[in-house]
Amino acid sequence: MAKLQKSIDKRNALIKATIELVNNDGFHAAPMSKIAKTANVSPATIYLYFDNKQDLVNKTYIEVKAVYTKYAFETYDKNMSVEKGFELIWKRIADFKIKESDNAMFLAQCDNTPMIDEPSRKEGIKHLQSLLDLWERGKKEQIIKPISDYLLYAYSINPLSFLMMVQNRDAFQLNDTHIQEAYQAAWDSIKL
Amino acid sequence: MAKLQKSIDKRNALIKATIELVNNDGFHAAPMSKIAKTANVSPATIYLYFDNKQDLVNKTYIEVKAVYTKYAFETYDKNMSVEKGFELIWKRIADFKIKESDNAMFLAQCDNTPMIDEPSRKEGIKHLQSLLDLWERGKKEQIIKPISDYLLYAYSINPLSFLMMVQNRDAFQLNDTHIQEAYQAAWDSIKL
DNA sequence: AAAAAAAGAATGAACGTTCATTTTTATATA
DNA sequence: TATATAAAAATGAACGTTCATTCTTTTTTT
Repeated sequence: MAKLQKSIDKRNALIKATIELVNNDGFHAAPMSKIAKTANVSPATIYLYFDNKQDLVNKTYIEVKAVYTKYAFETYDKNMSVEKGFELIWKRIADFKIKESDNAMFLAQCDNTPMIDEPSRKEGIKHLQSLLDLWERGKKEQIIKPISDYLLYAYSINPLSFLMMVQNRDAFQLNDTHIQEAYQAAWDSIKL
Repeated sequence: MAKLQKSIDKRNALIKATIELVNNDGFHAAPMSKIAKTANVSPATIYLYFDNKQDLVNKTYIEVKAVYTKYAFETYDKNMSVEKGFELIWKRIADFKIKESDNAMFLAQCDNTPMIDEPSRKEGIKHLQSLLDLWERGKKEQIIKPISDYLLYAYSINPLSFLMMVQNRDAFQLNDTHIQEAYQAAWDSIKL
């Protein structure tokens, strides 16, 4: 596959179509022909931009993950206090899951199925380094619990996935009070 | 599909094969022919027990969910204190995710993709009524926070999914200390 | 010997991917 | 600036394969 100068538009349309169709029907019901049609492109054109279906999905995943991370750390600054930094990042993540729910739903699906290959999965994790650094600092300053990063992640960040998923499937509507309560629960579970 | 008197064994083998293959490769890479072969059965035989592939997956989901719920509430008794009841249920769920990790992984995949149809999903949720009842009681007795059940679930039960998923993919090995820390974080996040 | 259960082979549809061709764009020449 | 030409980008149709499902026959059970 050669470098293409033109039509980043088409590539974007393909990524967008992939997210949309995988969200609606799942990987197994998102055929290349349908992805092409949704992106207003010939099936053959997909192969000018991606090696094959697996490659398309991998690259979509990595790209969405990058958008997610950028969004999450947008308002964060390394000089902030640990508590303030955590609050900002947490609330940005919540924001992302509400406002960019298509992207968030796609990530949730990728993170819970064998649909993405291991190298791409590893690539996607890298972006969270800033959060790990923050926790490291928090542990040093004895502000957050001296426990594994997995536990910290599980109890402070991951519940958001479930919360937002529920929002999409049920009548439960999230409002500012819910968000504040959820943030409080998150902080409570990791602070010393 | 008629009622079959015989060979519950074959049905079980099919359910087991479905779980195994979906776990390894995902729904999209678990063809009926492969499921049949894994279960040591002819492809045609599947259709004596299930209407079609969707039906097979739906019923597998409902069955695994039932096993999960039975396991979770095995040691629970309605006359226990709210705190003790919660601890028992929580630890049984953790136990299930460690000891029956195949079942747990399958459920995680089903709960995060459009692979299961909505009626079956609804069916699967019903089983958690006992937990909702416990929380109801906890709120009345002013022992746990007066917040939405979704939030309670997200912060106390759901993080376990992530934790166990990590265990399967990384070097991170769960031990009793982790479990105790995690339980404490769970209880901290919901108790008043 | 009849009925139920299971099997393997067969079927049409749908899939990912490639091929042969056309359309568009960029470059060179006058 | 206008025209010719080469390269790049994009296409629709076609390919071989694999899929879910069904059909016909065989085996097992009653």
